[in-house]
Amino acid sequence: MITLTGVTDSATAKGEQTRELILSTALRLFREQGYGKTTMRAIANEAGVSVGNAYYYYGSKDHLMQAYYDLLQDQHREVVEPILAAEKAFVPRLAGVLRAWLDVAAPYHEFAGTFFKTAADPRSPLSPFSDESRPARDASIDVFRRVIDGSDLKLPGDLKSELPELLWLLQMGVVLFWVHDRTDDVRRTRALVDRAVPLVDRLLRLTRIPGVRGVTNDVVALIRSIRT
Amino acid sequence: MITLTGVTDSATAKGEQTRELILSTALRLFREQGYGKTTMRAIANEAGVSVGNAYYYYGSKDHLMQAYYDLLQDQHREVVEPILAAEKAFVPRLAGVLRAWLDVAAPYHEFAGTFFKTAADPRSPLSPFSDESRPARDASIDVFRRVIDGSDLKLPGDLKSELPELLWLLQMGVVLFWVHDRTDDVRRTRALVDRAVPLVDRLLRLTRIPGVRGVTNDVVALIRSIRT
DNA sequence: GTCTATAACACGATAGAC
DNA sequence: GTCTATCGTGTTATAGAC
Repeated sequence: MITLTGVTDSATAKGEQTRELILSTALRLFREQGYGKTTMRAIANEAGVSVGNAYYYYGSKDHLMQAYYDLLQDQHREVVEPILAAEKAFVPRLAGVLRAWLDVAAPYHEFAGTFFKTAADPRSPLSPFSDESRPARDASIDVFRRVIDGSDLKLPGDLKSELPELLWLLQMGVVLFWVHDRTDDVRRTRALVDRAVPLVDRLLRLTRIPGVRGVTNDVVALIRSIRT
Repeated sequence: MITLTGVTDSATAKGEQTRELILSTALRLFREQGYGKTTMRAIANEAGVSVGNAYYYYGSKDHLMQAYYDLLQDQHREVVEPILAAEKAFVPRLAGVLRAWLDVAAPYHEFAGTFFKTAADPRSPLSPFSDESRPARDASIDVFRRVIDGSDLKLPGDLKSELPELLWLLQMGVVLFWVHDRTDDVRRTRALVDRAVPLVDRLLRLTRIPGVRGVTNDVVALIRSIRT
């Protein structure tokens, strides 16, 4: 790696390499034996580093989990690009994005419950609602903003501006379902996505009906006031 | 305690006493220092029993949490009785039941996040979605069935039969919000309940509109197929 | 700044004696 | 049913090497 000073920053490069080695080793062991049965000693051992070194790069075992989650999101954003480029209709765009997440996360389905466990603690920085995960959350919400903005969906402006966050919540629900899904290739979750997305589309189009509009406005107002 | 054999079952009685002593001590320490900082050693010590004895009654620290949750539900069902007896309209019935939960759970708000944490692990028997907690879940859902059945709410039968479970899910959402709520006396959560309940009522009444009915049926069908 | 080696600590959980 | 002793593991500490 070349820095601005013109000196090869091999130390940093090597550090980055070690960091990735530790993470990939941890993820492999998590996959093979589950999160609970993988010890920090085993991770360090398998990666050929000392326990102290593992802690030098990742403050705790949970941080390895968090790093995996960040990785997952990066991969999701990549995989989603061709879908958003190709599809124009709202339904296939949303369904494609949700299915893509299932594909990317598939290898880790077995132990993903553990992530959910640590993530559900509101005081944990790993919570999807925490300040610390705001960047990751915002990036994720942004994907849904693009799903909407690049689509044929016509909606009143105030609902449209809240929708990305609502779709992110929908995905959290899908993830919750996915975590509990023990069917082959998470067939039930895929069925849920396939059926729920057209329904969401129809529900959104319902907001054009005059009698529905009023309630919709109040729902949007409530959501707004909640977020503060 | 007198058993069917006519013999005083002092052993069992004493055991039950120990069990309750351990639980109440644990809950007190949880309240005073939080879940994380309360050790099993401290619980045993404070209760005047050995660590091994504590584990004899509660298989893990998480099980103490589960026992608390069961206690909470029992209390909730009690507190809710007068509300269901007095109110006939759907909105105050539902709002009353949700507010009552906030009141009952208030002393434990500080560490309740930890419950959510254990609850989110799908493989844990403590998950609210697990088979093991089905009795507790069913009892909880039943409260919402009574909220509906004793009210003036008029709904198509298939939606009405799914509604208790949906309202239970609504409460899970409220709990999620509550866990993250740091305002005094969880003011924001109370505001959420006060505003959301009338909205739920209005949304339910919307299902009478012809154009809405079709989508509603599909939503109900989807929920049905999910539960299997 | 990156890394090793090793020991020690705290705590959840368990084994086995009584 | 209850105890004491012990284990396994996340995490930290120390003391240094390159």
